[in-house]
Amino acid sequence: MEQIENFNYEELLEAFKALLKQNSLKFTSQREIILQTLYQNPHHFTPEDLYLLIKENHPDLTIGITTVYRTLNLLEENSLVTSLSFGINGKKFELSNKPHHDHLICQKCGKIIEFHDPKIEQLQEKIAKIHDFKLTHHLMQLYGICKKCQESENGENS
Amino acid sequence: MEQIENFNYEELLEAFKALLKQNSLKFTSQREIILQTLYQNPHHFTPEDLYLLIKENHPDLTIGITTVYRTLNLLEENSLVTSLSFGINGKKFELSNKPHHDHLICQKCGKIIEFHDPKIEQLQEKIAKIHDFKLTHHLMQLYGICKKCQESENGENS
DNA sequence: CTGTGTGCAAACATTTTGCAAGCAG
DNA sequence: CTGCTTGCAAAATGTTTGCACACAG
Repeated sequence: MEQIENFNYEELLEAFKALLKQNSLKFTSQREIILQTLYQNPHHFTPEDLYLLIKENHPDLTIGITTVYRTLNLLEENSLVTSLSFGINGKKFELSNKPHHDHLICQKCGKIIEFHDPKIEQLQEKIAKIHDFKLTHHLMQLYGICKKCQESENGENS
Repeated sequence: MEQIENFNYEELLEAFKALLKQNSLKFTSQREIILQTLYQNPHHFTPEDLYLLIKENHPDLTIGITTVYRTLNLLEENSLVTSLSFGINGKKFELSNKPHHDHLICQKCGKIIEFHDPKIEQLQEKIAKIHDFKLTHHLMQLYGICKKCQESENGENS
């Protein structure tokens, strides 16, 4: 499994353009801004988050949420973004050009923390070996309540 | 895939009844059938899957999908079922009465091996602690190719 | 120029809510 | 009896599609 290394925006953009060319698709300003925005904000976005952020940062650009959906799907099909479904608040997207990591998710506020633990990965390999599996990838999501939400749980009484 | 069942239905049903009583809620046949169906079919259900299955197996019972949603939410809030989001479109639910385990999944033949590794769980707790999270549960799925499929990959040329 | 891309509105899909009647406790 | 529960219909969300015009290549 070849994990695309941390690239800079130029490289990412080139990859995107190459992808478009390969499929006889066109490079448009909407598509560029979507990619750029994903790059500049390394968070997890719902399509709507992304749409609103773009509208805010680029008041000049006309863009519809339809285009955001279509572009995210295009990017996902081509593995430039990854989508995760965290029970809370729908499906979220992030650029896949980051090094591998897993997620810690707050079930109350939806906050997401990324982490990476080489020891866990080692143990996963070991388990795979025991069962004679050749691992390709994995999915690990830890669900819980973040500090803030724990505090507000104690503090509030409705 | 062996199904681990160390709760029997009676216990589960009692837990459910206790829960209802505690909240001054009522024990209805719809709620019972939903729980029973989840118990008898240890798969992952979308609300609609479950609704259709119940309609099929209990043609006499009137039930609406609304009730399925409401009951699943009730069960989830009280940790009797867990919801997982696998890929596209759909939150899926399963009973949480199985002992905790994770999955090793063969991407070729679909074989699923359940495993449990206390060391990994420890490390997960540690990560949660670092980020001040109180863990509720987690999802870990390792994807790979099982021994048989690795062998047949070598042997066969389609 | 050609054919893809876009925004808009409408269509879909999924989940939640308001309501009047039904039933558990 | 009381008031929670139910199914239905309608509403609220979230996502996709049809279409005519815009524009990249």
